Amino acid sequence: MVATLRDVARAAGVSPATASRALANPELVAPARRALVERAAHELGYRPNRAARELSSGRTGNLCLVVPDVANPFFAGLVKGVQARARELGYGVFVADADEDPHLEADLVAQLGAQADGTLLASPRMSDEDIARLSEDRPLVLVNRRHPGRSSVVVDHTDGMRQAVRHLHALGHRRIGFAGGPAGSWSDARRRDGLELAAHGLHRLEVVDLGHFPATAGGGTAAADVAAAAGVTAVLAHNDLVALALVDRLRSRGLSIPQDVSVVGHDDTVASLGSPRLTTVAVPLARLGRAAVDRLLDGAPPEPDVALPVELLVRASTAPAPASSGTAPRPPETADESETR
Amino acid sequence: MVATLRDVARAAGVSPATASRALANPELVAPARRALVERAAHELGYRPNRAARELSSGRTGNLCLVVPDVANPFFAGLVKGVQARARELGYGVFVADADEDPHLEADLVAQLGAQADGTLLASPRMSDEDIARLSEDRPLVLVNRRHPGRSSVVVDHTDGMRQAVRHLHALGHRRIGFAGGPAGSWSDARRRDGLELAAHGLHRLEVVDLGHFPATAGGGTAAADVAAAAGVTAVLAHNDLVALALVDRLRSRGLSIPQDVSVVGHDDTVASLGSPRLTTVAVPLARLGRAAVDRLLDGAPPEPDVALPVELLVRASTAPAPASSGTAPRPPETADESETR
DNA sequence: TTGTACGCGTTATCAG
DNA sequence: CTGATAACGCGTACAA
Repeated sequence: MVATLRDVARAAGVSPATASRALANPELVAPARRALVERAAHELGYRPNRAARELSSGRTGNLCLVVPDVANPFFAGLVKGVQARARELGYGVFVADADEDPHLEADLVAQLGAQADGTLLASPRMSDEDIARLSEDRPLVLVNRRHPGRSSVVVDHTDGMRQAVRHLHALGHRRIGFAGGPAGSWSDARRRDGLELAAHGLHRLEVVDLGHFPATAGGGTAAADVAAAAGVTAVLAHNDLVALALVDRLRSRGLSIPQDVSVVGHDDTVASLGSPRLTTVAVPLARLGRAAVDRLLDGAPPEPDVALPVELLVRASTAPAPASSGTAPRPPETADESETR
Repeated sequence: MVATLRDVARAAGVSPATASRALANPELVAPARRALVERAAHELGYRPNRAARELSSGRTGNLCLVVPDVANPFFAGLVKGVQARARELGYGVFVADADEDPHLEADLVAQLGAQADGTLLASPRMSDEDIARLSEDRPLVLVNRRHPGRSSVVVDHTDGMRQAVRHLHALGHRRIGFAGGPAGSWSDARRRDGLELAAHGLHRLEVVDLGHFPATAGGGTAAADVAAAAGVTAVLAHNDLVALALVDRLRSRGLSIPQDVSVVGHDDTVASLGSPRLTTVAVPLARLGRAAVDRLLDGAPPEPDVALPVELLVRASTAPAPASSGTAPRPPETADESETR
């Protein structure tokens, strides 16, 4: 049998209450007795019983993280960050994989969330209405999506698109394709906003919407064919997986990357795995996860949201636009901030 | 305030004890009263309090899964399988990332394991002694590694190597390099066993040990240089990440894949992301995770272990051996089973 | 500053 | 088959 608080108290010659206080609020106990208790606890290998503590205090010491797909490197990276920060703070983490089913996500938040002090929800596609319907009795933080009245930690997608578009524009590209993510994806909508904004300020730049695609290799293959038909000289992909598949398909159609077409990935998850290495909009996944935990536990009001910066990593998959397709590269209209920084 | 069991009992006009039984062991309660209780519970939106249940019964309804790195696609796939099966069975899952630190792994097993009904440990590199030291007071199942006296769910690495080697031998390769995983990795040792066994039965086949490498892209780059120096016509890599980086490095040194060198990956996690697509030894990760959960909960004795089959997936990264480097391809000495099946 | 005593919500034991 | 009742281990008013 494991040692209980009563055992510690007995061994230290104090009451259970004092033992409890000595361990939880040391400043409330006389130094002499406190030392006695600490020593007894250590010697008996005392481990507080979480269930009893929860029953009595209402706090569980656990967090819950719900993601659409843990095998997706984006969410895997997020899990890692959440984990790391939670451990530092002494929290355990329930991880729930909703298998890309928004309905299941809501269930998981309700079920596992009930066993945790707070919930982190990464759900790019759950509707605003469904999010509003989620229980409000425990803290909830949205990851990489915003919702009125809810706390969230997001990434600056608008700026990411700005950086990417500027980079391509500086390389002489004037007709850029956007291979969007799934319809309904929050970050996809933000990126389109950013695209419009960025294109606005740049000279003779046209951004072609190639459509919505699944955020998978299959989506990239499909997007590649649309991109080829659209005659763009560069493509912005929803994520690195899509970008990699896009490169592959474009190549098998006889196009060279980056000589004929430049490709930009997103997230920097698997951007270095293919060849050429992908230029990509790097998302600080670990920081995102850590920030989400801190946001969840600091109890701050929903506004303002935490927004993290992204960073364009320029690698081999982007190059000057082919001369045949337009004017030669020319100095960018604005100060050039497009290189890795 | 949420409804408690007493509330349900009161609403149904029965004692708390009967209410508890009606919900947990319906067969012990008269149908009429059972219906009454069920109705009351439903109407009040009753949700049992897990902490109270645990305190009283000792069961938590949770499992714990400890992995070295959730961002590694191998473990991410495992998490997904575990998750899926656990949910089907009504269990929550604590996921702990040990950040590749075997010492931390032991801590996590102790800490989070205490809050779960059982623990799944995927630790390729923890020493046998440290595993033996892990607490035995709760069920523990090892994933993808064996240990005397402990239950485990593993994959048939020996057969995987056999399939891969036969395939390469059938293609005419006679000098094959093995880019091993980290020293101390359990599966790496099993694969070396398998390699020796497989090579033994094949004509004029030489397997060259290229050494131990980190299971990362960096490891692949380093392995490529050793492979080039060793003059092999084919390389077996520890996993797909390593294989992809290996392909990349070999190429940048002027070698063509698969014309000059064939490369075989392992796991089938990111094998389809690069080009050429990797021939790889596919590991059924989701099944592995599901089997581990079942093994953990079925309470069977440690022996015999559950062993899952692997399958060689032949894709574009393997081709007949270059003629210059030896004899022309010849019919395999044994029945050819090397193709995808 | 310390100790006593109760309650958290559930399960399990034991009479009836 | 049902109902009291006693734990389960801890936190915390409240009293001392």
